[in-house]
Amino acid sequence: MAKQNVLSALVNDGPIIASEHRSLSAETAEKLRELILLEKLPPGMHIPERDLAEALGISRTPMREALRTLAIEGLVEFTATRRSRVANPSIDELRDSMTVLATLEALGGELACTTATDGEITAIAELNQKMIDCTDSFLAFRFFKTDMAFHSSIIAATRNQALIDTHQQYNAKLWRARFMSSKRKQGRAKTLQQHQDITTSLIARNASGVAQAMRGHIETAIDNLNIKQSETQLSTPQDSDSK
Amino acid sequence: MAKQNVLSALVNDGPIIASEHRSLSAETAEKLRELILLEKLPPGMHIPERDLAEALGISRTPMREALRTLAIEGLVEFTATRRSRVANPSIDELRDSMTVLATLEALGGELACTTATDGEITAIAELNQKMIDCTDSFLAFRFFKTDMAFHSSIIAATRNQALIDTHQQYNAKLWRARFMSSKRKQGRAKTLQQHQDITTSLIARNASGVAQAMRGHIETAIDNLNIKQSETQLSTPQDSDSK
DNA sequence: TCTCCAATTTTGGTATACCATATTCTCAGA
DNA sequence: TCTGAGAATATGGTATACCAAAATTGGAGA
Repeated sequence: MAKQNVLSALVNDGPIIASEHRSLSAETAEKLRELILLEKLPPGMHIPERDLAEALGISRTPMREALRTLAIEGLVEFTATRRSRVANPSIDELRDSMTVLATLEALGGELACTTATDGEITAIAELNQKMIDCTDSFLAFRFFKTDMAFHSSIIAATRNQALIDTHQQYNAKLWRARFMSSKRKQGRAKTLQQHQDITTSLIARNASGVAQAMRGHIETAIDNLNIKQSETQLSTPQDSDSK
Repeated sequence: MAKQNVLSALVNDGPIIASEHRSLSAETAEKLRELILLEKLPPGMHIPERDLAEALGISRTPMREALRTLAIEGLVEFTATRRSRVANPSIDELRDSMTVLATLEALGGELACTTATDGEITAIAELNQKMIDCTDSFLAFRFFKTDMAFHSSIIAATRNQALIDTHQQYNAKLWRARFMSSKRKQGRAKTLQQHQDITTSLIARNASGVAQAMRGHIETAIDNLNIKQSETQLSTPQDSDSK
């Protein structure tokens, strides 16, 4: 069938296999996350669980569990009749999520000021430096990944597992949006300055300072998102299913 | 078998049936939430999916999906060998979650100041009044439910779906803990005063005021939790499985 | 040519069977 | 009586079959 060929072409790294510690459904969820974030499965695309499961070389059961996991994370959504599709959040929804993320990160920065070890703060400062170093370069993706690591490290330093989990969830949901925001080169200088502010406050263990800097930083990301949208009209067809 | 009898006795309201709009697994998740929150399924208890599914009159498939949903919500957790059990969070974990909840509610109050309609604020104020009215009464449960409605109404008024969803998740996870905290009658006066402060600031649409009042309110709940623990040593056996 | 209804196909929901591993039980040997 | 190995059992993971509902298609009638 044509559709199955299309799907197979997307995921030809061989079948998913369960590892020592992770079940097939967990592996599948991981794989789907990757496919969605890299837009191999574009926003709005229908996901027929039968076909995609076959393309990945597994049965429907673990595929269904993976889809359910991703649905809770917000990467997949269900239609009124329970058909699953890749989430295609509107700018408004992204803004809502980013608003929550900003609060979570501000809390993280605040808490980290008292919980982080000196070693952890040093490591965070090094990530900050690493970003400065690869600004000029054309390695946008590396720049972005370091950016993400910077933020996650701060959250991890809080040792608040609930915060870490929820933050991770929002990260997954907003990954694409933040990546697009990050591609706005004009914003880089500002980003770096804000990271510097965050780092400085963190080193000084100035809780309210970190929180405020963090909030401002994410708000800038929201602004970038808005600008990016008006610049290049985000290609967000309601249903990019290829029939 | 003995174990099945034990389980059957817990859930004898007849079998779960799928409603018009919700699948069996969704209904099952709802039922499990109820059983867990009412401690029919006590913290730490193992949940053999086969037996519990049979007790509820369904097959393992929807039961598994329901368990997975609850696991993400934090009401169920898995052992190293994937056996599911009712979550039995430590005080530290509860405190971590409450800390995040405090931030979410503070954000909610802040946002609601600009997004809430006058009607919504009136409704919230009425819930506040309703709590005052049933303080004296012995209806602790009703008092508590109104309390929860008060908080949820504020979050709902933000119209930030991400915030609403995440808040709902934390509510489910912390329901038991908040209920226990709420049973501390000595804290009621303080609770009511704080609710009054929140309501007043909300009516004045004083964002920072609401946020601050909300933060203080949840912090009090955390304190109550700590006190409650030292008063009556929380009965939290690691495994209350009845064999 | 358009509309609408019925047949067909697709799709998700659920039950069930089978398998591998984890857990528990039992009994021989010290 | 205690210990440990192996048998028996319990349990979760996966595949598959079947069903009902949704979506699609095709053709009859206007």
